[in-house]
Amino acid sequence: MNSEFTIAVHSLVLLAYKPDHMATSEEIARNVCTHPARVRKVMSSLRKSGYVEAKEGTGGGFMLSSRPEEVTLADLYMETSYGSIKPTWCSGDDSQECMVAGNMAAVMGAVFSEAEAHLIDYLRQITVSGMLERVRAAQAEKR
Amino acid sequence: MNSEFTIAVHSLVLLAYKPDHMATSEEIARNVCTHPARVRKVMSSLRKSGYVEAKEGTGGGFMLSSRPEEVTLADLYMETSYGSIKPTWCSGDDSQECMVAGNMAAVMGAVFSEAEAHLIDYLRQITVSGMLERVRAAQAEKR
DNA sequence: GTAACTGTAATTACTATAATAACAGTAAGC
DNA sequence: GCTTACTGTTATTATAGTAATTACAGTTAC
Repeated sequence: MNSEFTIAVHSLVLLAYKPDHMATSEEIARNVCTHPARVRKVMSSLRKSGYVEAKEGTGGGFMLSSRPEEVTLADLYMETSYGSIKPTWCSGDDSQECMVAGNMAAVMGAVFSEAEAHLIDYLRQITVSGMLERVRAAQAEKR
Repeated sequence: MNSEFTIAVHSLVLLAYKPDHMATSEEIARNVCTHPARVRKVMSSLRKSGYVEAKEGTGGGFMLSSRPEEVTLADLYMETSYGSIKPTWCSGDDSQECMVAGNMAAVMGAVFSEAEAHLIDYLRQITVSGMLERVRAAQAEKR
């Protein structure tokens, strides 16, 4: 799985955590431990689907434009990584006469597709604010 | 996800399909469309957990040593790809003072871990012989 | 008009994956 | 016992996917 999903989740949780719900790509990148350009790429995609707003120019940055209790990890997965649990490498060869070789790619494709549907169902149960609560709980555990 | 899982599934389905439940690594590799050495590596691992037997020397090869109705895709996933849905890249940094940065890696780790548990539950419902039936059904669809 | 931002594309570096080659070990059949 | 046909395993190389970096055009605040 592509790590843009992780970056999207982390970024939104950070925005939800900050009192003004706002941060620049540089600030987010430092928190996430990646490059600002990568954060802008991911956030730019989330902006197009309305989860955040971007403000250009001095004093600009990204801000939440959705309620953290309503955005689920399934939403973010769909946006950043849909289709990524299926490996690119594919078994079999449709041109072979053997029934197994000729149909395995399609059958495995269906298996991965249904597996992803289950994954999305699970991710739908977790919201951005839920993630923030988990972070708080993890922090409390540390003591 | 690593494609060794796909190779394992395809190989066992092929063995279940063949009347004598036996094939050499070269024969399997041709069917799966990969290199015989790769097949041997995957099968060698399945041998250690008892799903297949290997016979060295002339006339040798791999043969099923388990009942196709009893081996599930979860078994094969565990053997070949356990842990692979979590990306290697990891967000955050435990040494940062920010609560979000300091705990995100652990929280995301737990999310991926539970997601994998759900995936395994789903794969447990699908057996090798079930896969063979799906292949037959896909073949019938082609007409 | 300058400084501080985002948007986006292009390039480079790195890492994971898959293919290939090589050879030791083993069993069958002559 | 020698040859042939296999597996077992490791090392090397090629390819592809992922992430970092650079660069610069566009936008807004002051």
